[in-house]
Amino acid sequence: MQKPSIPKGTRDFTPLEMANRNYIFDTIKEVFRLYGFQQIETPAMENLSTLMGKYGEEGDKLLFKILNSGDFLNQVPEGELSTLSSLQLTGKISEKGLRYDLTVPFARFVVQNRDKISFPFKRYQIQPVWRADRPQKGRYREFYQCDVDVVGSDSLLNELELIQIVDEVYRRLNIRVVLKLNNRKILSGIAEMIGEAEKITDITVAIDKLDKIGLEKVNEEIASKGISKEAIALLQPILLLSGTNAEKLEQLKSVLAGSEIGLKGIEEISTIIGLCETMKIDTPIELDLTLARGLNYYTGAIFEVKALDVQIGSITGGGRYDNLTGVFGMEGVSGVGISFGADRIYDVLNQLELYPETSAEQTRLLFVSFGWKELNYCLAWAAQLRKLGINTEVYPEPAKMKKQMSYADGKKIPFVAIVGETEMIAGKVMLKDMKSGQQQLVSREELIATLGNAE
RNA sequence: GUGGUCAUAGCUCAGUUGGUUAGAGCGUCGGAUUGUGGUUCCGAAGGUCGCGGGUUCGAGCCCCGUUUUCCACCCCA
Repeated sequence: MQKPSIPKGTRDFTPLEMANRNYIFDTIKEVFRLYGFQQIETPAMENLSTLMGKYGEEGDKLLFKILNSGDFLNQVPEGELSTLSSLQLTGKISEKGLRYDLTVPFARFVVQNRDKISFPFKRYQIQPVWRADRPQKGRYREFYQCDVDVVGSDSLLNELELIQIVDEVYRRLNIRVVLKLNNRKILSGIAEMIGEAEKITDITVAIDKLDKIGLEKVNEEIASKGISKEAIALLQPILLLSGTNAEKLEQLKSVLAGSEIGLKGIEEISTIIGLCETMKIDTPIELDLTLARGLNYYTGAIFEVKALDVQIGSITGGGRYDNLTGVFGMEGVSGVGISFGADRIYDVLNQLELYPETSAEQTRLLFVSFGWKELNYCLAWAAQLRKLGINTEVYPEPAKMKKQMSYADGKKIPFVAIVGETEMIAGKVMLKDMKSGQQQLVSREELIATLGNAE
């Protein structure tokens, strides 16, 4: 006999865990719909040509690739099996991969279905994604993302709407969060100002580490990328920005005075923060220049949400991408979106023990009986209760009472209807309240009334 | 990809300097109680000690390899 196991970084979910997870999904969905977003789904697997090159070199490595079916070696030229590099070989034996996120498949979806879509297109999508990462705290190889995106509108009101959604979702889930905000254009402006426009990626990656490794190490890292002393000196006031959002923006404005794109970024972020103030968003919003976000397709606003009371990576992130559909041949469509990490939210809720009593999915009544005749009698009663929307179970065999009662107890079923010959003759059932232990002989109407009232 | 760490019953874990037959709690099943659960009492089932090799008279324990767990880095939800 083999020991059962599941691949690393994946998980099973028990009924209790599913009830808790559904609470998250339902909350998020409800809020999405409140803003007029509509659900779509895309396949678990995409063609590798759709996925490759969209997430940078690292991302390509983290893609799960699917081996071609059939004789997958027949595309490999004779005798080249040992001479090809792994990368060249995967190109020959695999043409599909599991999706890495929901944004790129969505971009593909938009381009492919543009005839059925009217813009601006607001969609949400809740599906698992897969990454061949090393699993660790808050990191899985299979996890759910809950994406909301708007494409076909470059209005900053879309950014506002996403922030409102973040605000509402975390209010409902009772999680205290901070929303960090940045703008890729500001980062570009900074790179431009110090004359290192091409090194923007290196600079943002280094800046991102500021609170982890400190100013000195960040400067070292930037220097190691071949950036001049003068440029690093120019960077310092930016790394040392402080004060309120408004103060930071003022300081930035003078530093970036010479950069058109930088000023544009500042203007955008000011507008967004202004809108949030008007709409009285509760969630604290913090301008954070160290927020770079690895994905290279962002072009404008960048968001990230962190839980205040739990040490875990970001639980929501996103931003604006101006031309994601461009690679699929549809130019000039700007989009902005965010992604809620359901699994991390689940971990946060678990750690804070914030789950509400989830009774909606529970069985309310179990029929316990002594023989097949009684079981038949119960079936009719159960059918009627279910018609009335009462979650009802019939224990499927006339097992010992103790066994049937333990089943009800283990499943925390609040009411049990016991049926023996006496009850059948009387046309009633013995209804037992499992909490109080009290029981009485009741008619069908009385049973329905009791279960109805206890809702 | 790099570094560390863990692995013993279904679950959580004990297991002495390497020494006879590897233990406990919980859970499961049976009984006390043949029409009553959650409490109590009694009993039973359940183990290739992750896997492979090595050292030894002898390995759950020591060594090597491998896989897995968890964690950190990279990166990210």
